[in-house]
Amino acid sequence: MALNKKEDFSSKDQELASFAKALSHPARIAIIKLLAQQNSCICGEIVEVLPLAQSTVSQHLKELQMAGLVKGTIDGTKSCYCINWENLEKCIQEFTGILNTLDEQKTIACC
Amino acid sequence: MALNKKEDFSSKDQELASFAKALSHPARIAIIKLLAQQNSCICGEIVEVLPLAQSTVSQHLKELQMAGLVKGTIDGTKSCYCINWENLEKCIQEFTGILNTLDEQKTIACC
DNA sequence: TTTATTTATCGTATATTTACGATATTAAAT
DNA sequence: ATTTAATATCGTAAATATACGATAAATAAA
Repeated sequence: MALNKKEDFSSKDQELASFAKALSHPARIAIIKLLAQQNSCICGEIVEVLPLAQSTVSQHLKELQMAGLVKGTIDGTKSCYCINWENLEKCIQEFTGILNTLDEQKTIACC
Repeated sequence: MALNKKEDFSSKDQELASFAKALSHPARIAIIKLLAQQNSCICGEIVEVLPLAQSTVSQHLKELQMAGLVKGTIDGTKSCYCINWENLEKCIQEFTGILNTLDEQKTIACC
């Protein structure tokens, strides 16, 4: 069991779910906020701030990167992560888009 | 291992992550869309539309309900699920809020 | 060249999620 | 009273996610 049925849904729904999934852990929310608030890229500083081991933070960063919400560049021994604004904006638009259009139909709800 | 570290993050971040998690599966995105688009509450019709077994759909509905995005009422042998607009709006606001304020800081990104 | 620093990856343990069939429950229909 | 219908829950299997320590890899500093 536990067959992968996700591909049976529309690619739009899959994409939305995938963005949501990237944001579905408080550590990743915190990382996104940190990267955006900082005036410069952050690397090992994230590890200092978060209550997680270095390897775990690295894992979360990789997930954000694979979801396309963050991009990383190597700078000497250090790694520099930044928000991928192009994709984050797409994410924002898709979410606000779907949620707002749903919100317009609010009056019809029955219970 | 696999200790639960989620509680070490701010309650705001936890709440956001929890909303995101509820939307992190395409089946639940599809259910939310269905419930909003339909002029009346849907119950077993969701099962007809989704490529999943009845028990699996029921499980997803329960998750949406526990996340507060959906509410259900019993109507005879049938169950009626509706969007919980109060909470969905809160969810919308939190997401657009955080994402838009992040977006305002876009110019400072370095890579 | 050796050592220290930084980060990614590997291996691994545990927890959670996803999915289904089978069954229980409840109300309607016969 | 029995049967049918609709849905929730239970049990369970498999997949994923979460977390860490240990280690590898690559550059910088000594």
